[in-house]
Amino acid sequence: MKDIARRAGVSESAVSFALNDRPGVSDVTRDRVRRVAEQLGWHPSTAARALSGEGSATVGLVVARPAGTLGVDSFFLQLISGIQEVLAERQLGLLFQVVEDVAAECAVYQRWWAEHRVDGVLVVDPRTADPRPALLDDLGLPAVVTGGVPDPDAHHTGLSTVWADDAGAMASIVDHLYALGHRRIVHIAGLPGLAHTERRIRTLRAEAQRRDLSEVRSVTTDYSDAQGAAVTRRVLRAASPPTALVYDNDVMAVAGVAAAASLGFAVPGDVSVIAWEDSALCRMVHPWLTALSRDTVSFGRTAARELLSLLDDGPAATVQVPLPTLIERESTGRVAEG
Amino acid sequence: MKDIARRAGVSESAVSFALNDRPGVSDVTRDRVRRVAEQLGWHPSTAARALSGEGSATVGLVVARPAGTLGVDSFFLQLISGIQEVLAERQLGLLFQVVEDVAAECAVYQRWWAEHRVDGVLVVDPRTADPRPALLDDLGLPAVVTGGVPDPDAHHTGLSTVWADDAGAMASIVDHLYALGHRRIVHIAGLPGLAHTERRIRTLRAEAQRRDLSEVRSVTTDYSDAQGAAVTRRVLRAASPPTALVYDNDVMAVAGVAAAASLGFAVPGDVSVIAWEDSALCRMVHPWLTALSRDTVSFGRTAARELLSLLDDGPAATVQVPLPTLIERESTGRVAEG
DNA sequence: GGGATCGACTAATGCGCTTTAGAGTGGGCT
DNA sequence: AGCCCACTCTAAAGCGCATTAGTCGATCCC
Repeated sequence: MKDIARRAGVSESAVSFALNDRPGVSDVTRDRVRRVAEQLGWHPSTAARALSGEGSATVGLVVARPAGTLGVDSFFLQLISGIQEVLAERQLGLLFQVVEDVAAECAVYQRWWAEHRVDGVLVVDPRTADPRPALLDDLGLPAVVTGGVPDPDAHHTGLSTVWADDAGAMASIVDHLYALGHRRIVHIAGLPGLAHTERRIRTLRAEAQRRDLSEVRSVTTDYSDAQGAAVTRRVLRAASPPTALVYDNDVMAVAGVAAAASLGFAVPGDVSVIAWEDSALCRMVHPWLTALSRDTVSFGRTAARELLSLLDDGPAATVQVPLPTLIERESTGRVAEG
Repeated sequence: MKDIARRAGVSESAVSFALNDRPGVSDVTRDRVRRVAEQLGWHPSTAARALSGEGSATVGLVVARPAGTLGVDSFFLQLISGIQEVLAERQLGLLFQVVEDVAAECAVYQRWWAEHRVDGVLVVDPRTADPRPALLDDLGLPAVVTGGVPDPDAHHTGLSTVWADDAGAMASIVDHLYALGHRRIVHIAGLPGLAHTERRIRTLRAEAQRRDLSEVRSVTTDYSDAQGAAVTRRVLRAASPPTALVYDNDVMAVAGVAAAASLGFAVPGDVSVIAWEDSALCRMVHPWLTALSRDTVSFGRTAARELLSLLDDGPAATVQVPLPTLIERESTGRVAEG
């Protein structure tokens, strides 16, 4: 910057004003400074900038999932793609970290904030009895919680929430299956303790009660194909096996179909299958899977936008993304007679 | 830090010495300062630290792949997991960015380095005629190229390379298939222009020539299930279809099996299938896929270690990771008679 | 006992930028 | 003419840390 000042024949402050679109410098000088800067290939040192109070120009994302369960589904990379797209517009960086558990995640937030490493964070996988919102609120670290259900009780000011209507989606699935004649449904859910898992389970139970269905239940898993297959085998071997299976992700659904086939169950002849989360996977198996499709990339974009708004001292908001739609393919059908 | 100095009754410099394990302060004082620091929950501001010449304590990773092709396979998240594991030991951050193409990637490197945002970068997906090594070398930005083949010609000092022996792996695949009687092989490769894609193709050709096999060839794709399926259909419909298919990733292999089945080809009865890259996917379809398994997480760890060593002013190295092993499952078999 | 030496510590400077206070200049107004 | 203001620019301070030079007192050795 000193170089620029010298070459443009002005003071350093003038350069700063010119480059940051601040008043206090004439247009001709501004242009001249800009040209020199470009010519020199100058970029502001984020370190220096951060030091003088401007923020670090990066946002953080930490995901706490056991090592194995991360790579399985494509959810995260898509989410990140969406986030990036928005952050890139402002040249914000994304600091990424994967940790073992929520405690470690909290530690990372504290450290990052203390180190002035990030200006805000995106929180994923909200949980029941989640310590993170309170922590972030205490720290005063701007954050948007994505994928959660808005917590009506403790409203943490300063936290935005982006959420999908899992309850509505589950209701639409039950509607669909009920209309096809299904009365015995098993929901192979994801990780227990995750807010959306619990919400889906609760909604399923409520919908079942409303229709007086007694043989409807949820089983939690770790999202892995192994558990998806294992649970499928177990429930299909029962005395009165379900006629429909709802899987909380695509990977388990695919594994489940394979497991069902190995037990001699035809899909959708003997048992219907729905995957919560659509992806290429769902069209790579036979039969093609009926799936709940949501736009994860756009989800990431929305979350990032909310965070940006928060960083601009915008108000904390609670925004809901569109209801996912059920794509009917070949894995669901009318329940067999008798 | 001022607070610490005051509370510990020493000067700021003493605090700095104490906290950074530098000489010039007695053990008792060091302990006292440390206790106070901990008590105050102090963490050094990375900004300030970076500003005074210490580096930014973060490494960068940018991947340039068209939006869609990212989330498909689990490769990247596994790689990142491995990288993180090593970086976490030193509390280094990972700055992550996805861009459209290599040009944009280069721009990001320039910017990051100019902004002092990163101390080094990990480069993935090396290409033929790759502009990145030269650029990084020019900039003086420490980097390790992962997944490439060491370039014998232009040896860029300062760049480390971590590579897998794709040639050896391809040779072992051909060995295996040849022993089973296969003479007509099609290799459904990945993105053209990627160094390892080209290397696999060249090796396949060489191996074929060595055995005097004329009906062996490669077809490049974008790694997507769609193209995997399309190419599979095309080659199987030919007059004298191949008896073995080698796919450059798991996703295409699975899609290919489905495509083959839809054309009435039994696997492995009519055509054998090998997936380059093992994952849960390979055990989710029937028949289970024979696959080339490598430890991607460990690959990431190795790459990160090399970068760390580079940041410690270690020598640039070229390290090779273990040869991937062929896991024989159900999708390969002896070629049918006549 | 006095100078040399060493250990423990402090003062002061600089990293690259933003920002506040202030200096200088010209033009419009009465 | 005199005054005030708007405008363009400069000087200087400060962000939080690392580091270099320097201070002070104690120990050591001839």
